[in-house]
Amino acid sequence: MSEYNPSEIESTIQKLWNDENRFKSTPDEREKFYCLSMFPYPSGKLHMGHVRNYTIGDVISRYKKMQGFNVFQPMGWDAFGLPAENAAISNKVSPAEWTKQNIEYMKGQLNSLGLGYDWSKELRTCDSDYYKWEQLLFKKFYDKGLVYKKKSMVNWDPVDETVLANEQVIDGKGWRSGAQVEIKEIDQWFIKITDYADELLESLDELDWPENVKTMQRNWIGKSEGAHIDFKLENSNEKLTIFSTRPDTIFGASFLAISPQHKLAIDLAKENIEISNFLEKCKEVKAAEADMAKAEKLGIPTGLDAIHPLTGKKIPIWIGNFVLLDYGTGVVMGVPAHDQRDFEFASKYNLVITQVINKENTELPCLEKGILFDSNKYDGMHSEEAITSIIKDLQSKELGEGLVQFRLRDWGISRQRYWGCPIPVVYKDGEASVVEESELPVKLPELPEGSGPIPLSQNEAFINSKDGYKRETDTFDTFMDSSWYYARFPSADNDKDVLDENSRYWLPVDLYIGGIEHAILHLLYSRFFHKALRDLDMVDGDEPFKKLLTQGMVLKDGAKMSKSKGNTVDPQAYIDKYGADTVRLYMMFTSPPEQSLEWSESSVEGSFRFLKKLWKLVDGRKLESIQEPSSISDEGKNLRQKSHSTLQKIQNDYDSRYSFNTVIAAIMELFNAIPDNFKEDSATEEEVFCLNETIIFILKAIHPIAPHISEYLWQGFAQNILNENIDSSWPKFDSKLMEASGFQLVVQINGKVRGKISLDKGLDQKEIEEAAKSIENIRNNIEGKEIRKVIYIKEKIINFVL
RNA sequence: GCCCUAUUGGCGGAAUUGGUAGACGCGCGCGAUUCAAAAUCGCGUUCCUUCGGGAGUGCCUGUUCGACUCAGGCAUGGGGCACCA
Repeated sequence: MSEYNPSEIESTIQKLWNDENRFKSTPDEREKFYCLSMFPYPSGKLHMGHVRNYTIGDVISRYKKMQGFNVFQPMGWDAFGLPAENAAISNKVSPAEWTKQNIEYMKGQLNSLGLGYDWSKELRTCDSDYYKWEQLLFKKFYDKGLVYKKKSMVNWDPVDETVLANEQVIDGKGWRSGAQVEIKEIDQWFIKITDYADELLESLDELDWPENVKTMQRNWIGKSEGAHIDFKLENSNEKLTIFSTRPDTIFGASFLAISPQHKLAIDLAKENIEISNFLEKCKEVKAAEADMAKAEKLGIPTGLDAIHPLTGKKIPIWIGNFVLLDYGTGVVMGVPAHDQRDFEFASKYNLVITQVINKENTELPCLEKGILFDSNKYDGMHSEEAITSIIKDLQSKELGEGLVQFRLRDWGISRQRYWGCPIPVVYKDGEASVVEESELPVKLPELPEGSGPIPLSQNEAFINSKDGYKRETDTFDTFMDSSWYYARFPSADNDKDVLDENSRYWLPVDLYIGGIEHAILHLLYSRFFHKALRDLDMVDGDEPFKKLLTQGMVLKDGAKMSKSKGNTVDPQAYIDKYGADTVRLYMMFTSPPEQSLEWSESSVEGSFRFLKKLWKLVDGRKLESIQEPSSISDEGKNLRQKSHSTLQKIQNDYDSRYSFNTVIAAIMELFNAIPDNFKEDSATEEEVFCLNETIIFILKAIHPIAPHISEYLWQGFAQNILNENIDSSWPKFDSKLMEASGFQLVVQINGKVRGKISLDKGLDQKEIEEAAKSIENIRNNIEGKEIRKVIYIKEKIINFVL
């Protein structure tokens, strides 16, 4: 008998796993389970969020393995990105070197947590072994028409000096730097994610994902059904096309508004100083006012009129700062009576307000859909009917068409950074072409020792390709790297093929675990990649991640742990002090995975205490036989009843609920239920049998969560008799043993608990009623009153309604 | 403004299909052990109480024999989206 010494046990067991290659996975006949946790950015060291994320993944992986699944759990590094460049500048170490050192340290940390990864499939996005395939995929997307280049207004982050995707602009500020984003025009590469907008929206329904994540994606994709409607300009052959979701309100249209960035506005500004001044003013407001929705509505008349396509009346054309160029057509029809925003604008500039829709069964105009009036032949129609009818009529006159509009824009992937994957494109005479497959990878040039990052645009040797070609100097958005790594993992050690038969075998990911902060960006891009890869016949299935688990934040003093708040807790200190098993146990015990977790030192102590108790019970004990004795005492039967029913509960909690906190609570309860005399030397043979069975269940049940101590104890306790590793199988519960001989009846009067009584099973309802009435408190309550009804739930509750 | 989500003891949380609210753990209190402390073990721990009981899951209504659980309304916290036509 010895003290529980976690660091010694954990390194012994980790060495064993390593020597045995315990977590190396290859395809076989078993049902497969691909469990993936979002790979980390190698920022330096693990934080608590990582520890929680990876422990959850490891617990599920180990449990699934014990259940007989062929489990694949890989790990890698999202290794390109800006922090490496910043570190390079401040530490005088190259981004490559900085990243490599961080990976080495963090890999050691992951191993010290006892995470069962198949390191033979490790990948790093900054390795050319990885990104050459990314460049190939870019080429395949290009050949398929999914990639294009255009000059466009971009979100420019002046601090990070790079372009940001719309998804990376939060409240008008850069998602990483927090700097006010400027609008700038640059040549950019784009991926046509919008080609898949409909499918990205539709197939959300089939996914076993948290509803809030699916809703966020739906909102982001933002599908609206409506129509394009043409308005001819007066005295001209030109026309303006508007987009509206409410063609039924068209008879209320009293003006058109165009975006300040619309071509017509820019043309007018060339000749009109007032308009020119107005456009300048709009730019200033846009840059200054982060919250666009609260910005004041500004407008200026163009002096031009449009002809209403159905009434033939003249309506004025305005420039309005609230009209977005890149949504719809950059032109809207103003219907002040039935749109809040149009109303504000019309009120301010004294524009005509015409009501054409009444709320159903009333004479009251409304913003919502209703019944049309003053709308010629459409009078009396309901909005829905009118929309269909008006679109049909416009279509036949070639004045418009019904269509679907998305909020989602194409994905701008060019970044003006050094530490990223070079975009494999070369130029000659201004003509762009994608680098041939045989020429890949286009390697990121190495930097001189101790050098900070040098942008590719300043690297002459890199720019000048052969035959007078010039290289593209932008690198990919790092979200490109992380959009397909899940598919590469199974093929990560294949340098001949990007996605081989292993990827076909393991995909899709059965369970993907990570933070909610990736609900839109990363998860949407990955879904797009998977669909595009499917259409290239490189993967099977429509979706990459079958089930998604979003783990909650780790909090300290009620706030998210973050460097800026100064409330971080270094997990390493706790691993060193208590061991990985205690940290894992604590993390899983203190909150369900999806909820936030409040870090508490004293509670960590509590988890440690339990492992010490477990150690004390099992260490030095040896299983001599698993032969079931011929007779077992009532006390023994009670323990077995508890053991077997607890095992069933645990299985259910692991399987269908990912409710690890209740798994642990149940294990502790079972542990507490062991009678003291069963543990003593004087215990009888049958008592020892029942105890041993309980120990086996406890070790097995806690193994996914605290794998080191359980495996170590297992070796000493049972391995010589049961002759298998602890994770080779999951024990079976016997439902026959789970039945108790008696039960406790709860007695209610008018639905309130008024008494309890222990009874034997098998009594009929009359006997139960009599027994219940014999309780003193019940008798007193019933006396002199009429029992109107008796409700009896078998062997649970009896309720007397008086 | 719209959408999602949460609200249960001093604290983290449990109650899985409407059927004993507070499992399990932390903390706290008392006791054992110890010269003492740490560690460990035992008992207690929702609130009120005249010790018979009574009340209680953010608030208000309702459905039901019975509501943390279902329905309608409201409040507060967290998250997402937002001149999206």
